[in-house]
Formats: sequence, C-alpha cells, structure tokens
Amino acid sequence: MASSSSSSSSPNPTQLHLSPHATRTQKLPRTLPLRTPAAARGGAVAGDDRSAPPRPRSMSSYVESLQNGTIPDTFTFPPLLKSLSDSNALLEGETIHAHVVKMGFERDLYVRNNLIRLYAVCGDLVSAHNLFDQFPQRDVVSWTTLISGYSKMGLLEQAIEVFLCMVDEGFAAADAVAIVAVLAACAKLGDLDLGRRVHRYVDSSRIKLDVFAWNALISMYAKCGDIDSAYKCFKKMPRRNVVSWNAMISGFVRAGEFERALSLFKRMQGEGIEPDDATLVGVLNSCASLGALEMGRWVHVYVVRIGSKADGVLGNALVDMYAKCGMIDHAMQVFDEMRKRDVYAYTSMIVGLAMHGRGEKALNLFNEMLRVGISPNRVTFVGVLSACTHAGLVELGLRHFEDMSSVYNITPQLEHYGCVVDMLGRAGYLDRAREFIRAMPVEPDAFIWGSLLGACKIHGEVAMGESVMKHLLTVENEEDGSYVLLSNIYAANNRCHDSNRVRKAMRRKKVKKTPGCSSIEIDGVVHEFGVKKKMEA
DNA sequence: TTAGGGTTAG
Repeated sequence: MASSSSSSSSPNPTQLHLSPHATRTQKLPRTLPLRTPAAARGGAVAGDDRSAPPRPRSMSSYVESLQNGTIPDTFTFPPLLKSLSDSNALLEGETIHAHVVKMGFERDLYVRNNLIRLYAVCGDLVSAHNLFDQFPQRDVVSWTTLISGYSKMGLLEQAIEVFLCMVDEGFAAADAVAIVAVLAACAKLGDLDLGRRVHRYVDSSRIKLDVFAWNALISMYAKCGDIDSAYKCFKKMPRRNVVSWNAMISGFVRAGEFERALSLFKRMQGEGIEPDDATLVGVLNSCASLGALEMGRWVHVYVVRIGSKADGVLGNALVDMYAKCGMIDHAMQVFDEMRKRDVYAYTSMIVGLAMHGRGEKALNLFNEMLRVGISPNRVTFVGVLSACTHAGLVELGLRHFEDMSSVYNITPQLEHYGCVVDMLGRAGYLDRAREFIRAMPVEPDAFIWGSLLGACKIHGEVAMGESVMKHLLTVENEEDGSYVLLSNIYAANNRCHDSNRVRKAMRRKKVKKTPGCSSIEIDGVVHEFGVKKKMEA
C-alpha cells in the first residue's frame, strides 16, 4: 500500500502495540473472501427467480437531473452514494463509480470515502480495500469505514489489523468513532484482552469519548464476559442515553444476573428514561429466566398500551417469556397474533411447546414452518428432538437428527447428541443410547452421560448406571447430581446398602448436595429462597 | 451542502 506514515522514528508515547506483531512491516489484510456482487447483495441464490429490485429513487433522480442538463459536482456524489449504500445497490453504485472516475472526482476524499463505504456495506471488501489503497490521501473516516466494513462482514481479525495499522503506524489519529468501530470488532471476537488494551489506549491518548463510545465500551466488556468493568463504565460515563441502559441491562442478562437487570430497569424508570424495544427484550429475558410472570405481563400490557406491535424480537421475547413462565397458551396467543413470524418466532414456540410436553403440536408447528419456507436452525432442532422425546416418536426423531446435516447442512452439536441420548434412553432403548454415544464423532460431556444415567434411573438399570457413573466421573468434577442419581438408582432397586455407600462416598469426597433453590414473585419483586440448613448427603 | 459509530432473539 502507498505509505503516508509519519516519518518520525521516535517512539510515540500513545503508540498502541496491541498486537505482538505490531512492529512488523504492516501490510493491510489482502486475503479476503471474494464475493460476487450478487452474493454480496445477500439475495440471489441458485434457483432464485425473484425479480430484480427496483432502481433506488436517488438513482432515478440522478439520471433525471443528468437528462435535464445538470452538471454534477463533488457535492452530488456523497449523498447519492450514501443512499445507494443504504439500499445495498452495488450495481448502481458501480455505475456511479464509473461516472465519478469519468468526471475526475475520484480524488475527492468525501466521494472516495463514500465509495469505500458503498463497497464495504455491499460486502465487496476487495473493491473497498483496493479503492482505499489506490490513493495515498486518507483520513480517519477512510480508516474507520474500512474497519467497520470488515467488522460487519465478520472479518474481525482484519478489522482489528486495520485499526492497529492506523494507530501503530501513525497513519491517522483515532477518534471516538474509530474506537467504537474497533471495540465492536473486539466485542464480536470476544477478545477481552484486546478490548482492555483499546480502553487503556483511549485513556493514554486522551481521546474524548462521547456517549456512543462509552456505550461501545460497556457492550465490549459485557460481551467479553467482564460485567464488573462494564458496570464501572456505566457508572463513570458523564451522560447516558437509552442505549447505555440497554447495553447494561442486556449485559446483566448475558451474565445471568437477571435480578440486577430488573433492578437496573426499575432504576431507569425511576430516572424517567423511556424504555424501547431493546430494553423490554432484556427485561423479558430476565423475567423468563426468573419465572417473573407478573413483571413479564406488565411488559406485555405496556407494549399494548404504547400501541407497539408485539412483533419481531419483542414478540419473540414475549413468546419465550410466557412459555418459560408456564403460560404456554398465552405464548401461543402472542405467536398467533404476530404478523410476521421468522425462524426465531417458530423456534421459541416449538421449544416452548416441547418444554410443556406438547410434542405433537410442536412437530405440527415445525411442519408448518417448513411449509411456509422458513429454514430451521440449530436451536429449532433442539426443540424438534425434544418434542419427539416427549411424544415418544423415537424413529421420527432419529430421522430429524439425520436430516439436520443431510438436508439442512447443520452440524449436530453436543446439545443435539444429548437430545438423542435422552430420547433413546427415556424410551427404554438404553443399549441403542449407549451405542449412539460410542459412535459420536465428538467427545461426550457430562450432560450426555448424565442423560444416560437419568435413563438408567427411570428404567432401573443398575449395572449400566454404575458403568455410566465411571464415565461421568472422568468428565466432571465431583458433581453432586450424578452421585445423587446413582444413589437413587440403588435405592429404587432396593439396594439401600449401595445407596448409602454412594452417599458416604459423597461425604468422604466432600461432595455437597447443592441446596434446592426456588423463587417466587410477589408484587413484582422476585424473592429467591432455598434450604437454609446445609443438606446432609 | 457532502463521509465513519453504540443496544435487542430461541
């Protein structure tokens, strides 16, 4: 690439050195997946006979103005290119690019940055990067556009490498917007160490953060699993908007801290901040996990009162909340009233029905989903396999399991193998379940063996239970559940002596039974309670 | 006059 690096050889105190390779000769990433314009549009696939999208209005206006004899100037192209980017109109964008070159406006930084953005958002990172490289004159907007383009395409290492190149080589000074772009890439990558270094870089180089950048920091920490640092940022930021609250509430949800999520939501209400869909989704997720039905209902009433449609992400969260709070008919009602149902809506409902033992209804819904042309995903199959388990439809379940990879190109994960083991085991096919585990291409985990141990308990299979327990102990560390289950298998088969032996072993190994814990919601407040006295094994 | 950014799913 053309170099416009700072010529100073003295060390820059704010130099980032984020990467162990930061001192090597910097080359921008070039190993990019080539995408055809059609693929980049995200539309055309084999056998797709949809008609071409209509020409964007901005393009028609441009053509009309040319026909009226208007001569374009540098100010003509940025808004036009922005509009084409927003409608993913790569072909029209390429036409405009040709006009730009022909009229000699390609050197204009505003025009070129807009062209880089057009190619980047349409997924053609090769053209975006080529254009970026073509002229030495670039600014922080050019760099940020490229970083963001890579990040949005999921090319996160490349996004970070471009950022490192920019700051370590001194090509441009990072500002709050560039920081947001690179933090988003760190968050998607889940790279906490890198995110922390970017934060330190921000502090040392005294970049003035705005509310967007603070929100990006909260989100980065939350997505990388450091909820305490996220909360520190939330408390420290000088000004907050609704996204700040949403980022923190969803961060608590992600961390499994549902009470803190609800408590923050109440604080948000106390401060008079109007919640939006993202807030309510976070609140509903917490309600679903805590069984806080009253609060979940309050959200539903609120959604209706403000005239919002319970569609999209919010509708799905409502379905999920009602299903997990035991109100499957309410879940079904919300689902039925949704105008547009996507794979998430169907999956929430299928999983919910399966959880409630309505296997056949779940399977009917799965068939309906296929009929209307929605492709299932990984989680849909968790629901489908679980529905087959509850309906006792073992052979059908095995066919669905086969179809996952052969028809839908979804590689089964441990959770799916677990479902099949559970399905075979509950139906009494313990040998088949054992054989299935043996043939698994992935190492069985504690849940897989635990499912089989559970089946041994149901069917009184003492010998297999003992053997499974050995496997279980090789993959989990002194977990109480397995010991208790084996002890119960013995007890249910009148082998009290063996049952006591297992309990004694638990005491000897200091395995404590986790005290039972439950929660109840009174007046919208979730109270958690458990057994106070430490339970004796 | 014109360009880059943050939150929400089973």
